[in-house]
Parts: sequence; structure tokens; C-alpha cells
Amino acid sequence: MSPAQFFKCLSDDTRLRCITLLQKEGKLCVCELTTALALSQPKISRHLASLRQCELLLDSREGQWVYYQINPKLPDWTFPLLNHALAAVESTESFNIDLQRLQQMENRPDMAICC
Amino acid sequence: MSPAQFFKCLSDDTRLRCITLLQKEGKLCVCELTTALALSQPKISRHLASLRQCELLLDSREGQWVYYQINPKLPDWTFPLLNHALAAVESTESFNIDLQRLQQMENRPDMAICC
DNA sequence: ATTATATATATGCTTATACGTATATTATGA
DNA sequence: TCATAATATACGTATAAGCATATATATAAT
Repeated sequence: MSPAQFFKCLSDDTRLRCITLLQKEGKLCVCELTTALALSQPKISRHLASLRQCELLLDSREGQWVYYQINPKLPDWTFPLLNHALAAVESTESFNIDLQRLQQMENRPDMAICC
Repeated sequence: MSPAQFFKCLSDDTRLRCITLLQKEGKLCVCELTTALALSQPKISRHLASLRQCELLLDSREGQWVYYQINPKLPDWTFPLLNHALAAVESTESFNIDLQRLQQMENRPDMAICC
């Protein structure tokens, strides 16, 4: 992945919100991202697919759910950029609303497993 | 400027090459960038105009020449990102070729002034 | 004044993005 | 096996990006 391609991944608001949420939370399934961002499932899914195709994200199916996470095998130069991207976004109101919707989500799949 | 808009500025190869060269060299005129990147003048000029419009770059005319530089009044969160973007790009061959073309350029306007 | 150089913009075109809606796929559970 | 939930993809469309070529503008030099 070239630097320009990497920045293109971050250049769309929906993708940036997914990436920074995943950066903060580690691993989230599509329905959690859909709830957190309050957007349509196909819209989220299409953006996740594009991030998966360029290998910025990894997906893993667990039963019904498909979890996404930042690919830990990205080139070294990407990680400081991802960290500063998160820092830049964390102070925005939009990001904190997304986080709040995620925390208030009912029937989160991980919850179902642990309870 | 929002984080996503900022990343969009960096998401095109031509723009990223201009931005990182300016980050390294401080101030360059359009003809220096055109030579360094070995691209057409209108192509460079249009990308610079878009970066000027979103206030990532500042321009200043000095006689015949128009100089561009990174806007020093960008939001704080942008600077570490710009620094890591430069670090990511500095190791690429393409960037070093651009630098080399710049250094080997004849009749650079700054040269004309100092000699 | 005229010419040359540097830069910016306009025009027409092609391609890429992003979206909503509908539908397909996969897994689970009754 | 049938219904349901989660996810992915297809299709049509609207808009934005990016490009090459041509041309306009601004400054400088003769």
C-alpha cells in the first residue's frame, strides 16, 4: 500500500470513523459499527469491503458475526499515522457521539457471549 | 478543515509529492515543483490551487514567481500527521528522484537571486 | 510596444466515488 | 425445513476527480 492509497482510505468520513473506532476498540462487528455510526448496513459494509480489499482491515467471521480490526501487519510507517489520526479525531464531538452510541447499544454480540 | 478533508489532500500522489517536498524544502515556486515532479505545469497548478483553497498551502508572489509553502496556521493536530507523512514518503524512491530533479534544476529562481 | 516567461484558469472528456434500494448469501434457531 | 438475523453484493444513478489541451493573465525584459 502506497502512502497516497493509505491516505485515501482515511479521506472519507465514514471510513475514517470506522478506522478510528476500530483503532480505539480493537475489534468490532458490522452491526456494532452500523449502530455506532448510525448509518445503513450496506453503506458500512461497502466501505469495510474496500478497506479489507486494500488490506487496511482484516475480517474474521465468528458465527453470525463478522468482526473487523486494523491489520496488524500493515507497514511500519502506517502506525504512527493511525495513532495521530485517532488523536485528531478523538477530540471531535462526532467521534464521541459514535462512541456513546456504541456503549449504549443493546444486544451487543460480545455481551451475549459473556452473559 | 476536518480530518477527513485533510487526508483527502494527501490522498492523491501528485498532491502528496508537492506537500512533502514543501514540508522538506520550506518554500518552492511552481516551476520548481513542476521540474521536481516532472509533470505538466497546469496539472501542478491545479493541485496547488486546490490545496490553497482548503488552506493547507499559502501562496505568495515574488516578481514573476509564485511561491507555495505549508500554511503555518494549520490546526495543531495536523503537524504530527504532516511530519509522519514526510517520514513515510522520504524512504520511497519516487520522493528521492523528485528531490534529485529539484537539486539538479538549472536556473532556479533563488539561485538567480543569490548569484 | 512587443516578446518571453511564469502561472492560472477554462473546456471537454473520461473515470472513479459514493449512494440508495433491492437482493443474495451465510449462519442460527425453531 | 423454514424463518430470521447478520452481512455482502448488484444495479442504476448522481456527482466529483483528474486529465490534456488550449488560452488567459501577470510580470519582466528588450
